[in-house]
This record gives sequence, structure tokens and C-alpha cells, in this order.
Amino acid sequence: MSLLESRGTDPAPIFAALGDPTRLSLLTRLSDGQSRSIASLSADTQLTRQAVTKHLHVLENAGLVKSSRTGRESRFAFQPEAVAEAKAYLDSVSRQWDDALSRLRALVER
Amino acid sequence: MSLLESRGTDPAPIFAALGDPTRLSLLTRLSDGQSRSIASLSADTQLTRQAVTKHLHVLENAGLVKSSRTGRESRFAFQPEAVAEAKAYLDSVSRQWDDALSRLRALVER
DNA sequence: TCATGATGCAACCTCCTGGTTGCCTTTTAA
DNA sequence: TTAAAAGGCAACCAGGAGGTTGCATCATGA
Repeated sequence: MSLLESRGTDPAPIFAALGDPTRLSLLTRLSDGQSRSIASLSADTQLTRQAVTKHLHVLENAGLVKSSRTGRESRFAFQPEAVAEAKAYLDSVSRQWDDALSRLRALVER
Repeated sequence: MSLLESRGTDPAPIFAALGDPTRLSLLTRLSDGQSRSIASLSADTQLTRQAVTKHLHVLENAGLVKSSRTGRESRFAFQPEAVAEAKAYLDSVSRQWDDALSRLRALVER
């Protein structure tokens, strides 16, 4: 079983969602734990509300954020699990790298 | 200074590079510390050598990998710094989330 | 009940991305 | 010295991503 398949789901969609500065900014703002409406999130940006809405849906599909409709507004909230998943992948990569270095060092110092 | 600007460079390009399953697979294979030629990396994939070459250059531009020409082949090697940078961003996001939870808990338990 | 605020839906546009094919150049091993 | 291996370069193509505009819908406060 390869490193990529060894963990739960494929982290690529999560990274793809993180790979846009606008979305990264939205996620950063939401990571303070406060849920926000679309209008609120669109307020201090140059983009259209529709553009922000699309980005929020991308984040939601990646599991980085969760939406819930309350009354006339729909609020978005940060979802920490997906971030943990991305971190887990990066950790597995650096761990494999560190192990390779250790083995090389052991081989040289023998 | 916002959370996004507080660290060195913008992590978005790194995440964008990681956001493709083919590139993720290439990076995973290279994270064992062994440098590989383009032909070697193209061997057990369905894609064309040119497609793999493009992906490798995307990884290189994101700083995730480094190339060096030796003789008639150019070899690509894993570069751990960019991965560390991506992890640093994810850590800052989860830290902000954890802090928000702590403050909320303190407020409730008061 | 009615004007306003907050969204949703859909069409449309442009540009980038992931891939391919074809061809030329540089190395290398026999 | 020459054929095959390894790559680089460029053109080309289809589809998706990021954005916009226009209009319809639902909720709410006066």
C-alpha cells in the first residue's frame, strides 16, 4: 500500500482548495471560530458576492468549511478536520524524508 | 499584520502545486530521498513524458523539488523546506482555531 | 404589505491547466 | 561513428476555474 493510499481520503482536493489566495484568506478569517455570512465575508474584498460564494462552495466541498442556513442568511464556519488531514499528509511526507536521512546517516557512519 | 502575511512567503502556490493527484504522487515517490530522472518518473504512469515534465516543473517552481542536469538526464530531488512552510501555515490556522476554543471555554466556565 | 437585505440560479466570458503530438538536440554505449 | 536513449521546445486542444452580470426568490422589519 503506497503512502498516498495509506490514509483515509485523498488529500489532493483539500490542497487544491487551499491553493488559491482568496480562499486562503477566507479560511484564515474563518479560523477564528466565528461563523460569518456571505455578505459579511464579501464586504471587505474587491470581488463580487457571487465570486466569494463560489470560493466558499469550493472550500465546503473540500470539507474545510461548513455552511448552514439560518433565516435569510447562510453562515459559514471553519471545519478543522480537513486541515488536520492535510497536515497528516505533509507529516507523512516529511517523516518518510527524515527516515531516509536517518538510514543514510546510519549507513555512512557504519 | 494578518495571519496570512505574518510568515515569509505566500503558501498558496505551494498548496496549488500539491493540489493535483499526479503531482502528489510524484512528490510522495521523491520524498524517499532518492533523486530520479524524468524517464524513471514517467515509467510507471499512464501519462506522457511531457506531461510528467510539466508537473515536475510546477513542483519545482513551488520549491517542492529541485532539478539538476547530469549528463543526458535531468534528475529531480525532493526539497523539504517548502513542505515545512505549508505545514507552518496549517499549524498557524489550527492554532488560531484552538485559541478561539480556549477563549470560548474560559468565557463559559467563568 | 412592502421595500430592502441576503441569497440562489444561470448564462456568459476569458485565461489557465493538464495533456498530446511532432520534431530537434545532446549524450552515450557499442 | 552511429543508433538509441533522455530531454527540450513549441504548437495545439478541450475543459475547467475564476469572475461578472442579470434576474428571481425568500425573509424581515417598519
